[in-house]
Amino acid sequence: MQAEKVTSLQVAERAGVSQSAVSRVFTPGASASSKTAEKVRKAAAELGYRPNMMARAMITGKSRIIGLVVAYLDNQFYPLALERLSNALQAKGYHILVFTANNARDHIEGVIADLLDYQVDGIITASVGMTNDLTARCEAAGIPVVMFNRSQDGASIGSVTSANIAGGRKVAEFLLSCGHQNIAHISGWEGSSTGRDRQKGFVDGLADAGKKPCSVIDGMYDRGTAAQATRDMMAANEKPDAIFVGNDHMAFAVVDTLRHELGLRVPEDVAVVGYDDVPLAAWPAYQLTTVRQPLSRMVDASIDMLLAQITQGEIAPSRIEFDGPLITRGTTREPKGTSQ
Amino acid sequence: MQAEKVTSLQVAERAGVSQSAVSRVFTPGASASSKTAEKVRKAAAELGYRPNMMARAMITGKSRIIGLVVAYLDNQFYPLALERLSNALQAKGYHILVFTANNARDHIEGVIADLLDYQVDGIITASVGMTNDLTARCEAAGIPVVMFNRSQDGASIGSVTSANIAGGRKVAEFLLSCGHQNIAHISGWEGSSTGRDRQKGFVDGLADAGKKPCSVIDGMYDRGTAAQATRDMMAANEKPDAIFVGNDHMAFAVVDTLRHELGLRVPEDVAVVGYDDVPLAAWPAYQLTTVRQPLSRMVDASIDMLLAQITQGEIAPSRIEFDGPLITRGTTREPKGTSQ
DNA sequence: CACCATTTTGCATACGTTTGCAATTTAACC
DNA sequence: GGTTAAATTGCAAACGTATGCAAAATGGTG
Repeated sequence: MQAEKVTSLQVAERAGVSQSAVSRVFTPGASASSKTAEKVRKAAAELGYRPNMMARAMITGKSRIIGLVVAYLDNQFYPLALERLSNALQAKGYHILVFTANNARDHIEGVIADLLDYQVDGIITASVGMTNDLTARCEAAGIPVVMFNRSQDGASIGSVTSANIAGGRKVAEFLLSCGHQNIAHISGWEGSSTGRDRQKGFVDGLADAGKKPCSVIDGMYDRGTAAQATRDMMAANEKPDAIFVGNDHMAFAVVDTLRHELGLRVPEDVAVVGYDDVPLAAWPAYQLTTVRQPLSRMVDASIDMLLAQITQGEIAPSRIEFDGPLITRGTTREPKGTSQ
Repeated sequence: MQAEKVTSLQVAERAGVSQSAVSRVFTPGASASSKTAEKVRKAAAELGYRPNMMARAMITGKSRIIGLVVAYLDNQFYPLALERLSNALQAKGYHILVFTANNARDHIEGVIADLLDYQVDGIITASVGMTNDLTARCEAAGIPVVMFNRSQDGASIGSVTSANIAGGRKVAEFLLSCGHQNIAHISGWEGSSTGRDRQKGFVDGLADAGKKPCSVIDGMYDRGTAAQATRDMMAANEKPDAIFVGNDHMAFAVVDTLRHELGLRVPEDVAVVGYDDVPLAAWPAYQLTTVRQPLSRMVDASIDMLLAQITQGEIAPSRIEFDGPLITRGTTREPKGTSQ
């Protein structure tokens, strides 16, 4: 019942060695003879000793904790990223301290303060808009930051994304190849690089064919907003026969609204394309055509980048993009030329 | 660029007071005159000082970190719980350190070791089977544990669940009232209390009406397993006309399999009931009838229980259950008597 | 055995805080 | 103003570990 703190000192005297010896046995890079190492390990096992991370963190300045700042977890993409990140980091002896930050400005301030208090070795942000001053503060504190699935224009800050511009373009080309005439876009939040880039690639892709989207509405990465956008689009004079949606999470809402509220057929009346390829997109209920974001590779790259900054010091943080394929499923029609 | 560590000592000399004074200003319960408090705050603000959590943790023995052990995040219920837990704890000055533990035994061992290393103040487990020896070790280390959405028979360990037995019974009574004759059950993992309890309540409920389930298969909380169970059931001699599934996550797979693979109508051919009421259950694509688990109340209760143990010391950990209503939606028929 | 190079070990200090204790200041009251 | 009680302050000792330095032990070689 009582918390019996067993320290390196107790282990030391039981093993008949100095406290330093115990420390060295439990420190990877240190030197200790196999004899003492064995004695120490034995004593430690008997007493149930484990080195205290807090004390270790204080002296080394490294907590082996990574702060993960995340806004919402209702989009399936992020919990899966979190799970993968945690697993991979855990394997390397790091752990994730979670900071939830609904994007309100002053709230973020408090999160940053907490982040610094905990002496995290590095920060990964996901689904959250890092403002410039915020990244500046982390930089001033010497804490490496990697933005996951988001990037930032001016700042010299690491980021890992998929090739969003190319992805948006792919969608445009595909929908054109299916023969669609009125193509609309419900974009990801335009305050996010991801949302902007996908939109840019998409609009550019249409422009290359001399066309432009019949309508563009910011869906704010929100189901309700996307559903309302769908209603508005289908109530307008020029109704779309295809909609590219900024991510899968919203795309599901769009499909739901089209099918169950407006009584339209997908893809016969309106085709829908998402972005992310979360598992739900492959479920029979949706069979959503979407651009796949290579989650595993994005996670691995994020961790590599962050850990490189942490351990190898000041490496110029880079901006990594992974190409993602378009996965065609049931919410779009066959391309015209390809129908065998 | 350089990590400028600013300590309480530096603040002290800039403010012209002792280091202890600085500490007291930043320690909630301590006494300091308003004059010095102001001087200290001013100096601290100018230097950008924030107390070092690690050092504080070492001396107080409290890290203000809660370890969250979680197995999988693909069931939407858990990410949402995580988000809620994190928000609520953050508001109280705690943070969540994530430990992912795929249920392999030796893997769990390592997780426990890590958990102790980090000096977490308390542990919340979710979606993971805590074995008895494991809880024993945490108890021996004096770390309070609360099991979220799971409980344990013998152990004196806190747990927060919904009233699973009552919930299972509700489903039985409801399906009977709809006139179903062959009712099957794809259970939650029978290694989990949650899975067992829901099954027990369900079977008991049927028994009260002199009936028994035509088939029971362990779905292991896994989509694939649940889908296969569905196929097996519908290929048997005695086919069910209603299936109670151990949680929503599997229920979606069951509905998908029935509709899109077996070409059956839900609920006309087979009715389906889930458990949890995750947001997806309410989406038009599924409209799943399910038993709601009151997430907010479960989260609040878990935190209250854990924090009570942490701050007020050794309070006998209790077992809390919240009643959850049956939410009837489109995957079940109207009850017989009630059809107006 | 003597000599040197190398490895291992212990000592002592430092990391940045909290907190008991005693000294000091402030407040309060007659 | 003097006396006493209360609040504030500084000093110094922890908390549990890592690590530079010098001493000691080890090993190899002539």
